[in-house]
Amino acid sequence: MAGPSAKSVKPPRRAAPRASGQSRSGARALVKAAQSAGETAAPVSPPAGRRAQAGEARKGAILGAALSVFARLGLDGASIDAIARAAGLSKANLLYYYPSKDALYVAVLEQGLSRWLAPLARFRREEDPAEAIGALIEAKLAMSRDHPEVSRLFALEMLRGAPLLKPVLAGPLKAVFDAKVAVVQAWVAAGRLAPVEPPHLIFSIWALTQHYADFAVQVRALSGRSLSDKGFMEEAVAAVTALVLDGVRPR
Amino acid sequence: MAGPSAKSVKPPRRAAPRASGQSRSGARALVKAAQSAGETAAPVSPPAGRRAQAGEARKGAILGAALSVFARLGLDGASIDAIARAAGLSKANLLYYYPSKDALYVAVLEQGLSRWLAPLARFRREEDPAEAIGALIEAKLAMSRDHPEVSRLFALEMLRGAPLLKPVLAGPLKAVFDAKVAVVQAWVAAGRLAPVEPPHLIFSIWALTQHYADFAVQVRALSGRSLSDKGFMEEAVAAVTALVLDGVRPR
DNA sequence: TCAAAGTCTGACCATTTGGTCCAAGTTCGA
DNA sequence: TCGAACTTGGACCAAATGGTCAGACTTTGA
Repeated sequence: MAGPSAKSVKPPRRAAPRASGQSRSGARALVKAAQSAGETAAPVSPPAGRRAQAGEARKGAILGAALSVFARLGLDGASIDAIARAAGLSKANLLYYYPSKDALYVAVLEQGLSRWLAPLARFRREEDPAEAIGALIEAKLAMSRDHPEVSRLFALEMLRGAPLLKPVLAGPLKAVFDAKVAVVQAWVAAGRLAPVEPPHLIFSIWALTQHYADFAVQVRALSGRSLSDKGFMEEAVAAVTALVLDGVRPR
Repeated sequence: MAGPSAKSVKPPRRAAPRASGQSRSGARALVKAAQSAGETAAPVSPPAGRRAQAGEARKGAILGAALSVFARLGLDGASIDAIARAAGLSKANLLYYYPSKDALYVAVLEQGLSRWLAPLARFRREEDPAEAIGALIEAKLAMSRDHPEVSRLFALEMLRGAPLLKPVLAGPLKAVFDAKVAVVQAWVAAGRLAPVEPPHLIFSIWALTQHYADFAVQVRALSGRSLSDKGFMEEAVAAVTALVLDGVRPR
């Protein structure tokens, strides 16, 4: 870290195009993002002006670059400058859009949150358990294949002790989690599922699917393959689904 | 990063008590550590001299402090000074024992490697599959409870793309992995296990068990409990074992 | 007992880096 | 068309940090 104490909160001099994810109190913004994650996520009314549009695009590019850099180097390892270069603008210019590294980080986290939360949100009591679980596994595995950086970013944040995400975990995420626990509970009660501890089942599915993104290097080094190989993806879906549904003990 | 280009390789002026984990080419040292990981890990003949003993103790303390700091902040987030303070000595003094941050990081990784590798190494074809798997799960979960920092450090390293561990992954770890894949294969062929893709089974067990260490914050936030609660630990062992062996589909 | 070897510290240095500032464009609406 | 608002980048600043150095203090072994 460097520069004038990252803690000092000083209002920006000029009116920057403050968009969704920049509130200084990152936690609050994240909680809000998480809460609306289940919903269809209305695209925040895209402004019409040509200029505003370009600005929005620029911010998108920054966010994308930041995600990829943060996910690989972590908050500390990533430098604003590296992100700026990756996004194709100057450091000072990036700082015009996002007033600080932390703010950018929060924005990235915030953006990832909905994608990360979405699959579980689709869990419905009315569904067939096996199908619902299969769908969840496939969706999460697809996420691990298509947006591994999101998964990695969250893993990184967890490993740090989730200083920014903790309020989300304790609030909106716990709400979703509890709801889904209830769903699983109901399935078990109805005899539609073997007796399992619902929380552990959910943890297990997360662990199994995210592993392919977070430990992709290891998976690739040991098996020589990755989810981007179509065959391997199918194999993984099949293996995880079979494991969760039927286990490995022979009948 | 800072200071004179971390790349410049210059020999230390004085003879520092060079111990097991400091070779500049971290990769090589790590590979060696991994290879001897299966064995009983002979304690490298503890030197007798009172002085040498104290030195060894100091190094142990440094390694411990470094593990906990690195595991929480990552290589970039951790500062030598923070580690030194945690170990109870001055930065300059720490640098006397480990000539650079990277060297220290490698030493920590190296030390963790054997612990990380051990449980899988105990997999034997002659065992009963269910028992062997159960034992593996329990051992890994115990690791997640007793040494979560090791698991986290490795997770962090994987997320970075494993620049230092890649040779280990491709070499010694792959060797162990392949051997265990063969064991599982044999079990399946003998009908002692349902037909599974062995690599995915191993990945699954790792994922399931390490999750409780790497995502401990999340687990705690959502379930309110952690592996250090005896009851929760038992629950986790039971849940993961049941899942892997029998799945959740009702019979 | 005494010098050689080992251990430890505070001062110091150079680089990286988060962030600021200002002046020079650019775009937009009236 | 013109001024106000918005963008952009180069120079700059100060803190943090990895690492060095020379000298002081200890321990050890002959």
